Amino acid sequence: MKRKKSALAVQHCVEKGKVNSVKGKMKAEQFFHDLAETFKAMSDPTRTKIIYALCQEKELCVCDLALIIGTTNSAISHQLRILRNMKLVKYNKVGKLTFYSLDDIHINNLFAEGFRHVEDL
Amino acid sequence: MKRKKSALAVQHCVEKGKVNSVKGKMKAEQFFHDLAETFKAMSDPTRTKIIYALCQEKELCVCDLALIIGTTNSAISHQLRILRNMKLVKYNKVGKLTFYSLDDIHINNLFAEGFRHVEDL
DNA sequence: CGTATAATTGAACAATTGTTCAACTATTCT
DNA sequence: AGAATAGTTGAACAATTGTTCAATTATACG
Repeated sequence: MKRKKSALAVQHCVEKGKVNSVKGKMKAEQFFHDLAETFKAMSDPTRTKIIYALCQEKELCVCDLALIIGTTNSAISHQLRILRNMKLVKYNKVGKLTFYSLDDIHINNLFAEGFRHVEDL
Repeated sequence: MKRKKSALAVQHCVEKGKVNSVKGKMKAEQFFHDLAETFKAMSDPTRTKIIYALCQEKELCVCDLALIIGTTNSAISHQLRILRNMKLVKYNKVGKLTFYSLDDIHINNLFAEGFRHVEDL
């Protein structure tokens, strides 16, 4: 009896050794999720402008950031929340003002590496 | 004659000196756009898995990447195009196989900085 | 107290994103 | 040539995103 060819596409492996080796080194789903979220926090032009501005001046309040970047306080505030959530910026309240700054030196390094990549085109 | 209060919200400036100084240092719109695009290329879990895998093994073909990550060739191929477009990976065709690798050492550094940030929680 | 300013927040909207599916090209092998 | 495999691509879809607008909270000041 002739066997019909399989309807399902079979996934072949080209280099079993490499595949198993790398598979064994893979991290948990959560790790890749968090890593992606960290980069995602820097993946919007308004947010790269905020981070760049905070590289120039250690501390800036929301309304000055809005003036520098040329948008509304609301838009800046929404974006700052995303940066806060991913621990890229921290803030310091003084009266009715909220001063934002980069969370730590790692953020400068991370941003600087991206900066270099873009400058190399 | 009494003047009605302005209907438009006026944007005030808290620290004029800082604002003007940073404004003068701002780069062109294109720069922030490209920077955001670079980080955006790393802002998806499937793509962070691809980059991580290529940090472990210098060269991997599409179907092995699919096996390691546990998804389809198509999904991987779509994501590799995004990484290619942002010059994060390069490829080398050998027969019917396409081997992908990280574009240069800068990409490892950029990824490693993000890695460190996530490990610090 | 009443007004002004700073900042945050939620809803709404268009725009963008990632995967799946099917179709397609290209290469290898018999 | 015909079949199998590797990879790419376009359309479609749900899901997510960023801004605007209006409402709200909180602080400062006359």
